[in-house]
Amino acid sequence: MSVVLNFKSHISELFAQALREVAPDAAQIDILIERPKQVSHGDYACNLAMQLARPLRKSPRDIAQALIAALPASDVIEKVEIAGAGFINLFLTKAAKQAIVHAVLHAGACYGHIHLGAGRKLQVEFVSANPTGPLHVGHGRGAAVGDCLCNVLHAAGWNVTREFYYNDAGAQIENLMRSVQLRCKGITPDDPSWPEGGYRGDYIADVARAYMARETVEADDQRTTGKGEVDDEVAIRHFAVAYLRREQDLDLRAFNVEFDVFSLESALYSEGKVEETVGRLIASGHTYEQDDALWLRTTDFGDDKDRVMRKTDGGYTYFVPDVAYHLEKWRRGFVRVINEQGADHHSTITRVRAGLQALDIGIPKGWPDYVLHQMVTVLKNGEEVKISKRAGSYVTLRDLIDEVGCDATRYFLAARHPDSQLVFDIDLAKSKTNDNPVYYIQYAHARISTVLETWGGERLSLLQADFGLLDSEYETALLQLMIDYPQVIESAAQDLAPHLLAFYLKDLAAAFHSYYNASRFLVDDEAVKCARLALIAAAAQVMSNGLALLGVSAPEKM
RNA sequence: GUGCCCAUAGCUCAACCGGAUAGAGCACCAGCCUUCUAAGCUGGGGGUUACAGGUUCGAUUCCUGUUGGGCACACCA
Repeated sequence: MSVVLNFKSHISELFAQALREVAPDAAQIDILIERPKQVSHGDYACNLAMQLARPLRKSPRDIAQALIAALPASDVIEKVEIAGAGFINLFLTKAAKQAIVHAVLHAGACYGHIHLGAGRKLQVEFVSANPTGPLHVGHGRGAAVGDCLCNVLHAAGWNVTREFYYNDAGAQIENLMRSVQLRCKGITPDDPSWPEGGYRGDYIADVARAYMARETVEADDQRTTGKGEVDDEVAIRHFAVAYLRREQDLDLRAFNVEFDVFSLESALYSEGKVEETVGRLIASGHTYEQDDALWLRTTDFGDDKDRVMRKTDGGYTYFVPDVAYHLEKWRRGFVRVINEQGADHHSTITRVRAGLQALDIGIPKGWPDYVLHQMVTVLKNGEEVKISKRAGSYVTLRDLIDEVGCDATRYFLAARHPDSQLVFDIDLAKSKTNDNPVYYIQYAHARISTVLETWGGERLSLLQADFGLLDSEYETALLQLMIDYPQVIESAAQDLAPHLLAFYLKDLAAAFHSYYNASRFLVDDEAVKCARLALIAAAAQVMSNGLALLGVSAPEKM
């Protein structure tokens, strides 16, 4: 029999054919195939008949009859039923489901890779923290969500570039340099002369010490040696940026996140990109002069008021280099760009898009995409920890990794919808007990590893097992979940919602744990044993593939 | 005051672009280890999906308003 892997699209095509026959005029209607919540409603369901009821002016059940009669034959479908108000429920043959085991074992680490992106170039910009201090929990959420999103999009067939953009020249960097310089002179934040906005964290003293000691620091994108001269502001600025960038790189590495490209805001100025962008915006006719400033008519593109581009002092406002930066992204050939950032930056979306539209060079309206994550509140000892860079009191990403572990931290931060605010309870996550959902999934994987190790046979031989023996409700549930996996990747990629993967893996682990408790695998009957081992080996493969996308390890033992 | 996001079990969160009886975990109650890992499993109680309207065969989902929480509202970045 033919092997079908994507049942949803297969069934969708069958209905498309039936639709052309039953209602040729309505052929453009969207065919939605869904997984019913109840087992008795079949493996897949279609609501097409109900959608057609109005245009055809017939009862849904009559239309369902006609659709079923026109449905082309398929050897993966066992039976088709009409239910409820006019749902068409489809049941797959056992053989069609059982074939998934072979498919998973055969594809191995590639199972779940789909061709949605068709190799097109896509860029995800995330974290993008300015080098003025250590990464905090909010950056951690960005790192976890962004990196997982990259992994998912890669699995979905996109050619993904991970990019980190930072400002190495603005007012905050000046502030940073000043704070380090004062520390070099032995002045501390409790001194009355300490500037209002100066950075007060202890790490500033570390930077100063290293600079005075003429240490050499090497970040992923730069390398500098401290000069040890208190009055050389350029050297201090350089050193401080490199030092803090290196700290961030170390944190990110410990968090299992790596970037392909680092972009500097200063480069946009030094390479003339900002000037060029301004020139183009003026030429396109969407700007005007008023009150000695240059304005962009962003209201032409949905903004609620126009924005200043060039201030009266001649400097540009922050969104101008942002537009220049995105123009560069466009020129670099990214069909799709996704910016993952904190929700506190949401006001830039309209301005950047408006600027790109104003350039009038054919950039699509909704380009680039944004994923904004809401704030993270940290709870420690039952109390909220206030985050303040200036005061130097906040929970760093490093603190979390050290206390909670990389796996759990990544899971916690990525397993929620980015749109909802997140409470990170350190004490809860720190307690190495069963409260931590990531252990639940890892435990399932470790259990399977142990069983396979105890068996000790050649795993490749499992490909020859008789999958027809996989018949129990537990086995069927596992089969169906493994069939769903590629669809989860597709949804997560399309909705830019990596948390779906985390929830899926919990379901998969739950199905396995139930199975584990209900039946034994290492039984005397050789055929049954091989079939069951093949099934759980496939389940472990899917868990391992999914955990890898989350950036979480899949341990053999726990 | 204006704009964006959110509101689902006591707590932390799901719900496949409008579907069938709204689901998990934690906590609570009752069971399951001489067997491949009990970091597990099985069963139970717990809901007017913030509130009020509207759209239709059908709404947690879409629209309007109200309430409550978060964020952003400079010629700061």
